[in-house]
Amino acid sequence: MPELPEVEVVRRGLDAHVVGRTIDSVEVLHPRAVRRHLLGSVDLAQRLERQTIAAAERRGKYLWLVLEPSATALVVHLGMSGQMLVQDPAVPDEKHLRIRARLDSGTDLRFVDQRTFGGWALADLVTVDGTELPDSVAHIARDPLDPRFDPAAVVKVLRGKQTEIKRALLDQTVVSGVGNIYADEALWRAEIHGNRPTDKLSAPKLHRLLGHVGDVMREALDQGGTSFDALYVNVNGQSGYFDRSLNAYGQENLPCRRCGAPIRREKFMNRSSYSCPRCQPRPRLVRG
DNA sequence: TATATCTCCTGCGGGC
DNA sequence: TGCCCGCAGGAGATAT
Repeated sequence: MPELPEVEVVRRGLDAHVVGRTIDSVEVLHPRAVRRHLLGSVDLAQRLERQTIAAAERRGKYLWLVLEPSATALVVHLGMSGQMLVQDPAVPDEKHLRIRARLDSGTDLRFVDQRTFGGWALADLVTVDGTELPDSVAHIARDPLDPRFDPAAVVKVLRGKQTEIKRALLDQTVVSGVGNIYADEALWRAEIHGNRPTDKLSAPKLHRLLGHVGDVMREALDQGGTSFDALYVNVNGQSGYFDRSLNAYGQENLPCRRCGAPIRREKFMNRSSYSCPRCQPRPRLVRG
């Protein structure tokens, strides 16, 4: 499941393999993969042709290719299962190939997505808070790996919210790049239960939590991201290894590496949360 | 306005 | 063997 580290691995791959290349042609094989491009697949394909990829950028889980000469951006979201693959055209189509772009290098840039939660869309570039980014990404907060990430500002936002801390961590307008896996890992490191109300957590505690969020992402990035199955791969089709280092996520009934208590799994926001019952006690009063 | 819940989607595994 | 159901979860839409 691609979260920030996985998306950054993909961005680096694109930076190395497709920046500087020109798009010769585009074939959209599944309309849902371009549903965020409101003018449709024909428009997307036509506007991508003869555009040169000038840069590969990222904020949170969104990545985009800056296009010249149109000065627009091809925004890519991997969703749950999206892959950006640089392939030899002779390689048979993947089962879930959704979009194919033929580059002037003679290679394919393929978007493969089993669950079709991801997709491509074109967007205009705007400047927000001194950073140029696609207008469709303008509402996304800076992520912990952004050099201009401001933990104090995020702590202030968190303390002003009336919600639970895990819910807030997953809110991409507060802090971006965090998904279910790294939220659970950071909360485990900070010894905080995800149902704790944000406004009841002290500023130092929130600062430590944000530090753990950044740490866990950097460590995952060093190891090429997290992968539980074949759904996440980098542009060369290789998986990450960070899943071997997870302390909470997916560790149900395994002993906590800190205290030995069996890790519990709970339903939260229609998905699963993993935590240590001893290190991360539930709050006495849970909203709702 | 802020927060919570629903929905989209596909493949896999478990139960019957 | 085959069918049904639950699960995985990011983010926009919708409800409260």
